[in-house]
Amino acid sequence: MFALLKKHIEKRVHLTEEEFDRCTGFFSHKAIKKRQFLLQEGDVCRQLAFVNSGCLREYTVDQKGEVHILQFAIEDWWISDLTSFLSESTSMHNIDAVHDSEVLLLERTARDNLLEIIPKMERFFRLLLEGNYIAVQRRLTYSLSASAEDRYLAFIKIYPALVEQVPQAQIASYLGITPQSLSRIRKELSQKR
Amino acid sequence: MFALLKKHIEKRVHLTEEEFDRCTGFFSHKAIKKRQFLLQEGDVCRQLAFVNSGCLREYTVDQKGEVHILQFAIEDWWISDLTSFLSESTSMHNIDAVHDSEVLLLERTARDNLLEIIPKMERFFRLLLEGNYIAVQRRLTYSLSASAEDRYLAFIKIYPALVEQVPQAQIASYLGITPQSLSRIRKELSQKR
DNA sequence: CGGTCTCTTGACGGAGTTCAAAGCTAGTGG
DNA sequence: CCACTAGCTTTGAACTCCGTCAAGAGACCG
Repeated sequence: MFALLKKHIEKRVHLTEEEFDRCTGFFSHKAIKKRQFLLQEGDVCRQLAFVNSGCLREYTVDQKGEVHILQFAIEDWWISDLTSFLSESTSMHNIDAVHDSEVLLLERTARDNLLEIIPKMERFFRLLLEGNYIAVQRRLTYSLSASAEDRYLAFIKIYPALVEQVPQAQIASYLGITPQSLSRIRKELSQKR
Repeated sequence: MFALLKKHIEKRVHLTEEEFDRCTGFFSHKAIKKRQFLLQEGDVCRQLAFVNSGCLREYTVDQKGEVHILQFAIEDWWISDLTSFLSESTSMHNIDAVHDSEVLLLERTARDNLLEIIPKMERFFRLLLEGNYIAVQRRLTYSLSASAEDRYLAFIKIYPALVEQVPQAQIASYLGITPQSLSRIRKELSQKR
């Protein structure tokens, strides 16, 4: 149950066997059915979720009722509304499962205790926040400068695993275009080869 | 010289007079002429800059040679490439002055020492990072969902002070549109009222 | 003054949207 | 095992927003 998490942490900070065992005590396991929510708009995001299997997404719904996907997370990734989690403010985002999934949850208080007991993990969470920041900023740069086709090409290059698992219409939402446009872009690309 | 910084910090954490005085010792003052660089692509961003007066901007240049402005900073704001600063990686961004400006610089090592001497400032810098993260994410959401007109309206609402100080072509770059489009949008808006 | 920088305006073109309809696929129940 | 439905993708035609290219109008500065 914690094998994936262990490898994930070890890539970033080195823990002893004993430290890692104490670490796992702070996590709780949860199964999430397709379409089930982990976070709903208006609530405060109180946990970080590490994905063991399946796929989740984070999205906003705008005034026109349109969905904009901000992030996907498959196994070995984290998902949460960091803005809400860190500042304990109500979230404007939703997180739900694209497929049946299993996650390990780390509550805010559990995280605080974890950081006190194993200060090495400070580094881990700093890296996590930085990684998120970098990803959002890269996406912003892309969405300002690149065409829909280029954004799609970048997407399948960076996240090949997602292309298989996520319905096309949701990838379109992530890219900021309509499902119809993405369908046409894919047609174009397949004809070029 | 430090009056603005003092008020700025006090809004977020409470320092004694003596703590604040020790704090200021870590900053260095610098005047920056219009178009002068504070950071150039390929360098590592080694400092956080607090703007005392003037205006600076952070931007990338894409493959086509086009400029995309990521952030402006006028007095009472910070500017730096946080991605590069935090991870000590080479930056893909440039920072230069839109007008003659005065900034207070806080080097990485100075910041580390400051945090050791005055741990209260940990909170301050965490809030700074969070604020940046929130701003980038809000911008991403906007650029995915809103029209150029709506993005411009949001811009002048959030940053009225910038509209006066920054050339229109640079605001267009920030919004991800051409100067011509922004000119037309402004014309439309003035006719509506 | 003349030169440079910035903003405006017009005509045209292209990328992506919208609306509508039809195909496809997988799951469900008779 | 087939028929039916629901969800997802594809396709077409008209339209819209924004970009591109080109030219002109102000404004500022030496």
